[in-house]
Amino acid sequence: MKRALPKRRAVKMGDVAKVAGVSLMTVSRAFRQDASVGEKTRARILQIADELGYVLDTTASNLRTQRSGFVAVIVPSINNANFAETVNALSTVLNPPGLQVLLGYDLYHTAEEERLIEQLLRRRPEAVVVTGGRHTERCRRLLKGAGIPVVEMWDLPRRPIGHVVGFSNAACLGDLVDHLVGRGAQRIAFIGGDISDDTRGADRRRGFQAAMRRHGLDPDRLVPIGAPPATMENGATAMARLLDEAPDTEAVVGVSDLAAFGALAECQRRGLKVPKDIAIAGFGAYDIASVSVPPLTTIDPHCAEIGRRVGTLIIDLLSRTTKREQSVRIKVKPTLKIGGSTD
Amino acid sequence: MKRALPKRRAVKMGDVAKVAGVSLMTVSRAFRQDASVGEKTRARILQIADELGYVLDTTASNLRTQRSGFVAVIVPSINNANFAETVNALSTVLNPPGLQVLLGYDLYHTAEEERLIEQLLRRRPEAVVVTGGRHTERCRRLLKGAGIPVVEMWDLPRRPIGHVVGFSNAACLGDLVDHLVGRGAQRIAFIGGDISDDTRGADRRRGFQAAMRRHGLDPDRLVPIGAPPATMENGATAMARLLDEAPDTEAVVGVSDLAAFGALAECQRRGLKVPKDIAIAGFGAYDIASVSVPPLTTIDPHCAEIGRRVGTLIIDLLSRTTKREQSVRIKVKPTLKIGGSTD
DNA sequence: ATGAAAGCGCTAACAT
DNA sequence: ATGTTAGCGCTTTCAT
Repeated sequence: MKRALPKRRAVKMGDVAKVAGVSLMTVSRAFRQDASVGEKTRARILQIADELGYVLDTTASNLRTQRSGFVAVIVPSINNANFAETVNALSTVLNPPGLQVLLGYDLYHTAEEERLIEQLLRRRPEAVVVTGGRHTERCRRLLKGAGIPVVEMWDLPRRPIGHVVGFSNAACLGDLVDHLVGRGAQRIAFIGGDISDDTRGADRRRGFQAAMRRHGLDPDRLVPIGAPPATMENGATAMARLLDEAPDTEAVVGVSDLAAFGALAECQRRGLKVPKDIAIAGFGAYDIASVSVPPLTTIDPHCAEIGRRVGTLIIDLLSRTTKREQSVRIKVKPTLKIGGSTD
Repeated sequence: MKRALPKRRAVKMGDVAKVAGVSLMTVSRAFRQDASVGEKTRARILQIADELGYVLDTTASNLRTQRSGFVAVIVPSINNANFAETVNALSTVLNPPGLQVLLGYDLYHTAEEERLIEQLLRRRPEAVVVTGGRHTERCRRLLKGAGIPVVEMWDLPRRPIGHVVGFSNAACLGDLVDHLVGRGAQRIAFIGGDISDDTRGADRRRGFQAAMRRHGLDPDRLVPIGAPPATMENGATAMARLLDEAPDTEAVVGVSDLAAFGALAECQRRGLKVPKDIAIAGFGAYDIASVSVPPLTTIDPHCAEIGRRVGTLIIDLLSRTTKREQSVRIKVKPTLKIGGSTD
């Protein structure tokens, strides 16, 4: 887009200096809480700056100091309570030391992620956080070449780019299946995770199948729902199909609590009792899981803890003078939360 | 935080130029699709840049051109499907012309909003979008003095700072009350909106009371839930109290669908039939409203449309060479969506 | 179609 | 405690 040059902001640091009767450097120091400026001088300078409507221009200081104050964070979707919680916790850790999250979302497409990464790297973030372990080759190259800390979260990639804070999505499904089988279920279906671009969803489905095989049960009761994100509506539609086509199903696992709740709603609509007629479990410990009637059995991935761990890791990495030799790999342990929907 | 200077990124524009055997300016032009660079030269330059791992440094070009490419957007919470949808639509409009959303959230606190605004203005955004019409005086001053377009959305402030894209939260509640009264309800309660920092929630509550008075009904069946955001759990707790203390209640309106769904869940838990025993309505047209059993009557504020309107407005404002004289005030019309929960 | 020089608004480094 | 000088990596302007 062609855009007209904005009317130049009148006030800059030199103007404040002139009015305050000091040099530009003193103003600069006053703004950065530099100890070498007297308390009274600083107060007067900041006062004058405020009156003049001066706002520090970090676009210039970023260039000079070679520090943007940004941490680029890419999540699959901005409209997902799990990732929102992680990003929120991450911000909470990064903000006090002066780092700001620059958020991007790729709608579950690795090609879009690559585009986004390149765009964000142009802003010279001091670290990059990506969700998941699947990326285009060019994306990997860009990240490796950026010379800044890279953290992959919400997964445990086999071939990590840099650091990792995550858990095994597949293993969590094992816990769910074990729980359901322990409760006596045998004919268990899985809703979602059929699109390969949804790495975590596909991993969960794989984990489901592996666990079913381990128990000697049919691993192929799979109900596809198409492109991510898995919605409540997807879950309801899938459940309707499942009940029509495989009415002998004893338990259902949703790729997320949203799909699971949709399934629960469909059961209600048909007058089926959960868990008496059919048990339902989900993933993510979304609010809906604890409020629904009955509450949903789910896996709590500890979204906030992931965010906090990523944050402290980044702060640690950035405060070192010497680069760490080895990549950090932090495993976060998700928890099985048993609700009335399977009990 | 003290941070070590990052190892300077080796490759810069001059390096690419040297390898390509052209001047730095030619490289600069190649990256900006300047017509004066030959197609073959450009391709070769970009190829070399990619091989060298060069990524354009917009931190420098932003300073030189006095354009950041940022639009600062402040929402109350990052973990809210309504605002997420608005921001998503906004990004979709802003990205193609080369603008990037720089997102901040203030957790429903005007003091935090002020802090955030100042921080974001230091990055020299080309426009600012804030949610709601209530701000600290200093915040108003900062925004007015920034010399860039300011848009307040999701509300119709009486004393707007600049441009507005929104609707009357109070009026929407009137529509809901009219609907419930038309259906025969008289003893209607409102859940939430008791904290003044939650402007929109408080507006909705006010709108509820005004409508009840208009119908000659008791406007004071109000159930507080405390600090925003209103959650499903809040709604369930409030409903429990309401059913204990005012069992003659015929209908309930939640400050949002989340609270309304919590209320619905509490009814289910107690074996009450909705809407036979009690009718329930919400606000926001969240996914849960259409998937729950029964579906919730709600107000659809058209989140995506708000985002799109804000986006096109900003693009229009930024592409003008002469500043608009008058502020724009766009009203978006929310829609009543009638679901089984009141029918 | 390409290049040389100047400078965007700050801050690091080195004075005093 | 404060000031002076140089320069961060680009793009604008002007020249060829």
